[in-house]
Amino acid sequence: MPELPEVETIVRTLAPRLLGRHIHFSEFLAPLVLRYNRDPIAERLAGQAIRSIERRGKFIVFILDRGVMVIHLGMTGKLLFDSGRTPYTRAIFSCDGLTLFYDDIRQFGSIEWCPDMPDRITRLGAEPFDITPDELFRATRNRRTSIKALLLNQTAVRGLGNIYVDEALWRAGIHPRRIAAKLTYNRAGALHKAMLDVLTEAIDCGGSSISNYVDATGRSGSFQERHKVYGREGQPCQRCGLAIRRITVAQRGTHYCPKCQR
DNA sequence: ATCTATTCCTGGCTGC
DNA sequence: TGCAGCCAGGAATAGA
Repeated sequence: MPELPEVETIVRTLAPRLLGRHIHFSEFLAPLVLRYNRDPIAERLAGQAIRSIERRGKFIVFILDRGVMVIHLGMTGKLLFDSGRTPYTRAIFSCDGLTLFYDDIRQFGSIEWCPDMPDRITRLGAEPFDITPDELFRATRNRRTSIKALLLNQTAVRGLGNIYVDEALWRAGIHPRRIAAKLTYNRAGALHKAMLDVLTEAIDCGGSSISNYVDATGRSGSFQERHKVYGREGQPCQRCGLAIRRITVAQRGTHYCPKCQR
């Protein structure tokens, strides 16, 4: 389940190997991966140089000579160099002798080509590393939904998913069902710090390897070893010792400490 | 406008 | 042991 730290790690392994190369051939083996755009993507990509590769939230954006290619890895998407075709290979890119395979078991991921940056990218909220504590606080005003739902929906900040929302809320001592508009200025500041800390540490660890996540060179991450709540139902909270509880918030499995998070 | 519920998909797990 | 049935979840979409 690639979230911001995993996607950042993948982009960092992609960029040095692909920048300046040309996509001289691409092949799409599953129609579902192209569901968001009817453009003949293989034609559009043919011969184009990769000028830069950027992360926007959980999206990977390839800036090309003409237009952009936007990849979202969904739940189980992987980009792998020279891994060979598997039953789950959904797309293949040949780039001046280097082959990039896009594998995705559950097919929640997507690939599209667009002449300009598509709306679903430009509409996203701020990068966590760009937003200020004050801006985060203001983004919670008048929002009647839970803080967890707000962080998941990518409109205030982009890139957090189920794992890092749970981890950030634990660090900030905020209950996942707390109404966003009820956060005090100080609590929002604590959340801002917790979010940056957990993302920074996770990137340093190469992400969390759940569901066999690996980067483009096949390396696993190790941040799952440092999770405080995610996947730790029933285990003691490392701050107070009480058992971590699992509930449902915003239709998502949610892990928290009933004592530390009010 | 804002929020909630549903949908997509399939390997792996649970329980009978 | 075998198998039906359920579960996980990001984001688009429909509905309230």
